[in-house]
Amino acid sequence: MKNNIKELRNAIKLTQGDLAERIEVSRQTINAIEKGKFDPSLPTAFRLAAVFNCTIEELFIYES
Amino acid sequence: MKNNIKELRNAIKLTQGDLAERIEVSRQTINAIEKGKFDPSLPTAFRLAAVFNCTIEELFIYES
DNA sequence: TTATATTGTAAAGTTTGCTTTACATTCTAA
DNA sequence: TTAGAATGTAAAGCAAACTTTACAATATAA
Repeated sequence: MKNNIKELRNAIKLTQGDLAERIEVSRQTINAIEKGKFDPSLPTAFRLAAVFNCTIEELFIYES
Repeated sequence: MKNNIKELRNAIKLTQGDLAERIEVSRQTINAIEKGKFDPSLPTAFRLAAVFNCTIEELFIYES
């Protein structure tokens, strides 16, 4: 699953570390999600969408 | 995290087994999600929303 | 009432999301 | 150009999502 986190994060000038702190995950988790190494859990996806003030559907691109 | 799966599933007259087949998870997984035993993965949440023709935000109620 | 469908639940095992620690690489500003 | 900030990545370990098998409980229909 792809996502727009890196772009949106840069748009509001947050580092991976900042974002990690905000949603209470590790910096490595943010890095891994941005790089597509794994998908976030549903709660983590909700918190990410909240930071960027968008929907989960806007943030993640699901491909069956 | 709570959800409206059971209601929406009954509304379109699907059994837990039917729904499980449709999104390619086990029946026990559907049961566990409906009963709130655990949250689905993000891909599973996307597939569920697709079945009910709604958004993830409409299907799941996130409480911080 | 009885058969059958549906739902609930349990145990054991696999995979994946996430952590911590640690270090290497790439930016960016002085 | 060099220091420090930001990012990338790896390994070991834990917890949660999900599987299969199996059986018990509850609906529903004949």
